[in-house]
Amino acid sequence: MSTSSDFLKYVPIFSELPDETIEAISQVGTKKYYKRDSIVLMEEDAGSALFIIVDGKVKVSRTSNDGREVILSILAESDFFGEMAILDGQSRSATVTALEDAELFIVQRNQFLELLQEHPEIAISLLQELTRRLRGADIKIKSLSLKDAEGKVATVILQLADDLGKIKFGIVEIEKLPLQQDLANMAGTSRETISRTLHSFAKKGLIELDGSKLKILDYAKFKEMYV
Amino acid sequence: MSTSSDFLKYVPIFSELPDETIEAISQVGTKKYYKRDSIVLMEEDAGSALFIIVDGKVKVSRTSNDGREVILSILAESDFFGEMAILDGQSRSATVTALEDAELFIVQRNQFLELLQEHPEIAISLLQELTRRLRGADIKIKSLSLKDAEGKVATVILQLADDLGKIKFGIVEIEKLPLQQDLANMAGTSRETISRTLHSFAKKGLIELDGSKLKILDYAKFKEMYV
DNA sequence: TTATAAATGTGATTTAAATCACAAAATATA
DNA sequence: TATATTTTGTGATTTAAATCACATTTATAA
Repeated sequence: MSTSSDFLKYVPIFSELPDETIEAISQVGTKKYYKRDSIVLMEEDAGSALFIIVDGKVKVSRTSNDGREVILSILAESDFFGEMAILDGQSRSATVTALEDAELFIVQRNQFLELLQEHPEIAISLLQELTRRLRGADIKIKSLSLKDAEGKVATVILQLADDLGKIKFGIVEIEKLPLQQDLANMAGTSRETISRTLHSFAKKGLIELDGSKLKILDYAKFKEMYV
Repeated sequence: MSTSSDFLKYVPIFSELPDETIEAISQVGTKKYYKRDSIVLMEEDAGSALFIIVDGKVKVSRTSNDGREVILSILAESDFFGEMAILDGQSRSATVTALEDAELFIVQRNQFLELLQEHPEIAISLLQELTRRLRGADIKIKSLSLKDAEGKVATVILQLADDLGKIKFGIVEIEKLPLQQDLANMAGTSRETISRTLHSFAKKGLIELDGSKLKILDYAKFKEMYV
């Protein structure tokens, strides 16, 4: 039987739970809709809740005083965010913006902490997910510290491929590549460098560009080259 | 009464546990000594265990093909590492090296997982610690992406102050500042830039340098300026 | 202590990538 | 469909910081 709480089964930290618990969780949270470009939560915000993406994409970013932005990650269906403020009680450190119209499922802090108490297995998968994110962050730090512009762009493409890419006949395809300015804000380079580098990759036969579609023609090779 | 397992009380993820449990943990692990510059664990290593620093300092780093290094963090007494490979089963992604002669307490993977099962509160404080590290990583990514060399050096000094600094009369003091080359590998800049920038900070009256001692004369102001 | 090696300070030069500037293309909107 | 707006492509110029080069200082070992 399929119910409206099905989306929770695909959330890694909940997927191991029995159906009744999933159903129970679906009762303690609420759905909310966000229009493209609207801000889901702001740096420095006090409140805290866990947000699960039912549909749509969001970007998690930090902004400098002079308005320049780093995009820390792009999250999609069945990803979650907001757990950091819940877990350590610190105020939010990043801003989350809807990249397209999005539907989010929101569980308030206390409810989530209760869940964590009653189902220690949630804590374990949460630990796994945070570990995954920490590994990703370490890779990013290495890329930003040691690589030239080309390498940084490659790192971002690989990150997007892992997070949003779909594999078709061995070719990894990113359906809706973010705008060049957003790619620049992910890579820590300029918009112009993104443009030039993507075309250079295409000329070398590493990727194929078609509008906002990007195909990595040989994922293993590409990874090997730029890891 | 003071016992030889006292050091475990100061490890954040164990500090809440009853004395008997702490004593029990001290039985399941072993102490091991590492000489300065010796490698505690290597990128790509298979095995996994949790390492707790009883005494000494280590650096956690990643290295590029051409031998250049990023230092992800410097850890000291009562810090721990090695949890990532335990939690997600992936192979190690970083190398850990002793910066000075060090004494480590080692708990094997299975033992640690058992502890986690029996004491869910360990999982909670582990979640808090990973969150703290993730916040730190995000700050680093922002710094590397958006700041100029001066800002990057400031970020590293602030990170060191938080991790190893001691407050004396409102002045934050870093006793043994890492070598300039290590600072460079932490900041993602060159050794020469570290030298020039530190002297520039000193000239501006922001810090005081005395051998390998560094004092941040007005921590709040310094943070404000470079956050 | 003296010799040797490692680490630091600081100018001069080079270089990768940012910025500037604007045309062309693609998307959104009237 | 036409018009406005956003996004992209690409040369030319500037610039911040890396690299080079070497003297000086500090630490380590003989």
